[in-house]
Amino acid sequence: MAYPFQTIELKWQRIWEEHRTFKTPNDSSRPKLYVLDMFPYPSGAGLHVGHPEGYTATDIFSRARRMQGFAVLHPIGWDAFGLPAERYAMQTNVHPRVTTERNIATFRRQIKMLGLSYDWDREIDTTDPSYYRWTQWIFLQIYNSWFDTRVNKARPITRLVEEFGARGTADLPEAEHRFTGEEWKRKSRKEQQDILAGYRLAYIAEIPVNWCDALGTVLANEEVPEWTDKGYTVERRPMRQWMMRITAYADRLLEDAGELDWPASTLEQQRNWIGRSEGAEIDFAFPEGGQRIRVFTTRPDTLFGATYMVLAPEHPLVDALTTPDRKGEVDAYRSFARQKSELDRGADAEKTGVFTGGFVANPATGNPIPVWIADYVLMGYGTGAIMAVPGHDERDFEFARKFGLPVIEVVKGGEVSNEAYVGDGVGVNSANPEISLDGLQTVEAKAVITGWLARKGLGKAAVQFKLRDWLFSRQRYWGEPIPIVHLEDGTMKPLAETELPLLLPDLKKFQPSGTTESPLALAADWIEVVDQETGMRGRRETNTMPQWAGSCWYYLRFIDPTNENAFCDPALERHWMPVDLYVGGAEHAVLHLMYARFWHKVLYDLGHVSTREPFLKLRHQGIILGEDSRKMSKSRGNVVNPDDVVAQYGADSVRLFEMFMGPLEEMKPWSTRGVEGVFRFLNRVWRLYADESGTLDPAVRDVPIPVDLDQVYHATVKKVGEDIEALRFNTAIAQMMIFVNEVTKTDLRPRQILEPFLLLLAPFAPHIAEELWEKIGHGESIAYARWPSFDPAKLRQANVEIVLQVNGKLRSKMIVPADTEEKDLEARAADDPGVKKYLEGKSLVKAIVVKNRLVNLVVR
RNA sequence: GGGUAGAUGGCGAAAUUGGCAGACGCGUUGGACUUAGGAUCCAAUGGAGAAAUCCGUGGGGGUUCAAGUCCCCCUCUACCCA
Repeated sequence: MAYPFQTIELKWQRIWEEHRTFKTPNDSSRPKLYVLDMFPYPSGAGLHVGHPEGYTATDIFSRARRMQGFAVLHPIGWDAFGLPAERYAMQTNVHPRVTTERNIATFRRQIKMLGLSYDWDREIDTTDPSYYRWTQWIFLQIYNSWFDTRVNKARPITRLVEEFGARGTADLPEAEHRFTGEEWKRKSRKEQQDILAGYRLAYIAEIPVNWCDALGTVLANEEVPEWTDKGYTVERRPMRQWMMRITAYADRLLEDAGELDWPASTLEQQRNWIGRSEGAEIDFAFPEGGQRIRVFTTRPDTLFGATYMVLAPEHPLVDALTTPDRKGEVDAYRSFARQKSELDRGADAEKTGVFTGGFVANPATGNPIPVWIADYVLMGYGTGAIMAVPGHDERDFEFARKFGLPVIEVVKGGEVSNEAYVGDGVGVNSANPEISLDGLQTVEAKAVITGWLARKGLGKAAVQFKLRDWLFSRQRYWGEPIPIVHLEDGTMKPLAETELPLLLPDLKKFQPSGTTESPLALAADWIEVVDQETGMRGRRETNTMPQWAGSCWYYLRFIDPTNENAFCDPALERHWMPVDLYVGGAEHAVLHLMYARFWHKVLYDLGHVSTREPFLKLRHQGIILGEDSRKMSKSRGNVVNPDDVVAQYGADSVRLFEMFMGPLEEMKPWSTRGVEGVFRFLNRVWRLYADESGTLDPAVRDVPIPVDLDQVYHATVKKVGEDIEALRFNTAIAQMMIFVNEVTKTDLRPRQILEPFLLLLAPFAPHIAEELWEKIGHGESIAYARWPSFDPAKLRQANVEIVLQVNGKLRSKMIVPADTEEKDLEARAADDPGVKKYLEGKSLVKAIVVKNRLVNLVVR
């Protein structure tokens, strides 16, 4: 007979719920601990066995910490905006709200079924207006801020307006448009807004995006392959889009990563994503003068070898450069390039490009060099233009070869007639009447040429990031409306805080707008507004926010989920932040974690949060594969449904097995046999305490504990405690199994150790632990019972086994009292019959003795 | 192509950081109990060998009394980026 897990689990889940057992404590006398899971997107498919892995890990950690005296904040919620509900609405006309609520109900039921110790009073849903009101509020905070490079932080845009009014751009050396305070005041509202847009952290820009006409939306780069595989056409087209100036934070995102306890691979990925590189910006002038084209290069030392220039097909100066006879070809190439995704363009395919007919002057040599357009240069990268140095860049070399462009060697070290030499070396062929790089090492040459360019006003040292501003708008219905009104005079007006939340309108029919706008464009009543202040007519922004927005700050809302006056009370924020442990999938290593860090830093700069970083310690759970060791998928039919497993073996077994499979962060296959194994373990535990009728076995009472058993008990307390701390749940469970095996072997049931053993088990298998805890005579939940301590003295064994080696090979073993002295050990080893026969006729060269461990006799 | 993490029995995995390789679990085999066993309990279980013993942590070198662990080279796998 299996132990009655169904009854037990329902019973305790009900008790926890009724007693609000896991309500976050208010008292500040206990140390705080904020343990967070990446909240799920409640999909229609319900929970997947991959979800409980991370959730169980944080749950065990939280439960153990509560027992160890911490005040734990452990919440859960729903990241519920997203495309699937909207696509479903288009097919069925069922409102995404309805679908979302249904899916959330399923997820909630399944998560509760696993006995996870969340504080359900803090449940949040990103699609709830009382939540997205604050997402919109944060958007406005960002919109109304600019990044002041002088202090390296965000400041309110009103400060900038004041500064412009007083001094113009006098103190802003990097300003693109320069003006005095007086000139500023004379500018129209529209002119002023356009200038400010160049500073705001959220702004609209015309950028090339991946537009899918059939879907009626832009797609993120990483989403493109998914849809093109399904036969959709995605094209590059410039569109007006909301952007977030995350690039302003590139350096800080890089620097502050140093203080994070995160997986090295995740930090590395973020570093690569930011992609900081040092080099120079160099201006190449049109032959007639006037216009200049700016390039960025990490190899300014190769400037003398720049034999041609390549612009991205979308570069704004292409038209100005293109000669009439080349126009047809250039236009054709541009439309060809537009069909390719950015991913394809970056790929190592055959190089393509066309000559524009135009020339620019190489600033070092003064020689005119031809200007080409080619899709291997991306507009979003750097300046959208490169100086091509075929002698020392592989892609440029390939391109030059294909189109017969000249190759000049300017750095010694390779054979540039065969292939590009990209290494460092000594400069050659690099001199003009004013300057020479010949004979200089690369590092030195870079400095010299950069200095010369700067003096001549032709360039300057510059840092370039691969990171690009965040494309923030989506042409979707089911997302947070962007709280901005476009007025008839062409200016924009953000909603006032008091006007939030800006609710999504109800739509009669869910369908694409038929234009490049979101379905919101069809909500005529909602779109049209009249500005109270100016009387101007206006139109609401029809773009919505991306799914990332809601997850960028949810960890803050959990701290104070029902606050109607602030996104989070500042005192509570100071108390609970930062998140002490954050667990979630590695697939979010870059985007979610980078975006959330960015928003957090903006909020920090504006004084809304107290920590520089949101997530102190991060761990990823590994992917759970199907029983066939392949990725679980419906089409493979290897998906495991947690409902089925819980029904058959109970939640405690699911929890235990997910943790027992192997290290948390590793990828590992599901195994039904494995679940049975831990289920058997729980049954053995049950039988240790309960007799056939399910009542406490009378054998469980105070009896003398054999020394060996006591030693195992103390070792178990030690190991389980340490392993939970380090999130090594698999070995903690193994140790508990050892303990149970040892107790089972004897007929004794010493209450003095069986009782505290339940405390160790409780974080892992809380239902059975509660039930047995009650049987053993406790009226209170085990959830806050004190974590047991171990006695180091009892860990020591009286006798230890010593390994005896001769020349490093195991030859014998012996049992000696613990802490037998080295000399003694050596003597006894030499006397051991198993060792003796290997010593005969040999002379002892050396004896290695490790106390309590081994003796190795080296003989010859 | 670059980065990161890996590679240990039939399978999932352990190994106090240089000290008995394979803990714990699964599976398998044998036994006990049973009308029955897909329950439970006991025992065995890396490979070869009758045994002594030998071989064994992806492959090859090296350091060391001692290497899964440290160093060098190579192969393969997964994830991320191009």
